[in-house]
Amino acid sequence: MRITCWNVNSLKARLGHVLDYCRSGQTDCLLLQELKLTDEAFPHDEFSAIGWNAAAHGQKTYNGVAILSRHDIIDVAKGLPCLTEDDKADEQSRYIEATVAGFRVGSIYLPNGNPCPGPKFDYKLAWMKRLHSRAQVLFAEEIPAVLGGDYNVMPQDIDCYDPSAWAGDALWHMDSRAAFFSLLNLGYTDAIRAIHPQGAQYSYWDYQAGAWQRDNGIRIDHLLLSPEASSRLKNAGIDKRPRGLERPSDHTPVWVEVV
DNA sequence: ATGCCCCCGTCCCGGGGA
Repeated sequence: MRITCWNVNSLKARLGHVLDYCRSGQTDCLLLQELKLTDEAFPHDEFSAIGWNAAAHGQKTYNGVAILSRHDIIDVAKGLPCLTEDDKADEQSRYIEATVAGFRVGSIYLPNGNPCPGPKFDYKLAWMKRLHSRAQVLFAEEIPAVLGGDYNVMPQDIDCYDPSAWAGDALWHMDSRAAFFSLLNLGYTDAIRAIHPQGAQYSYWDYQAGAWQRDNGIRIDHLLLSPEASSRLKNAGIDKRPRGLERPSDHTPVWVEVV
């Protein structure tokens, strides 16, 4: 069973690429981010026409996450637990979770957090606490969980072509990285790091300044596996091919193979 | 240097992304 996460930077703009990816047989489950469309506008018909199921948590213009699969998608839950009064007013669609082929999968679009410091950075760190809370429950219940998506965090210097270019950025800030490592310290496995410890496994290249052509990439899209899932981890990788297509997303798919 | 590029909206600029 392959589970893949992909920030598509608008599902409308990337529908052809996503349908091609589903049809290619490269994955059994897709965790999408940055749909940038409402649930009413979600292209359910196009996916059902190729035999795929979908559960979406969208909003107008910004954010939006979805779970797609050839398998049934059951027990869908949207949003993270609220830890404060402010959390209850959060209307950003950044988390959806469901059960697919016995795995509990979460599609994550973690806030960018720039500029930092500032309210957007505070929101990022608060959101990471809420994710930690949910990850802790899945861990405690010994559920095989795969939490994948755009974490907007570069965990280590090997996850960036040039860390000095990102000094002071929310994606490289020590507080963001510490919050990411607190997820790992719960007992989760960063699948790409586990399979490719040597680094240089990028998932995002900026549209600007020829970043793709120069391979000025960063690794910010991650698949975190609970112990019950990581014990079944067989392989993981990053599929760079879609980043080289016409009108690509600036992110490319990241996948795990679990048995 | 916060621009280079890309997407969205009721739209030819500005907000947001990373």
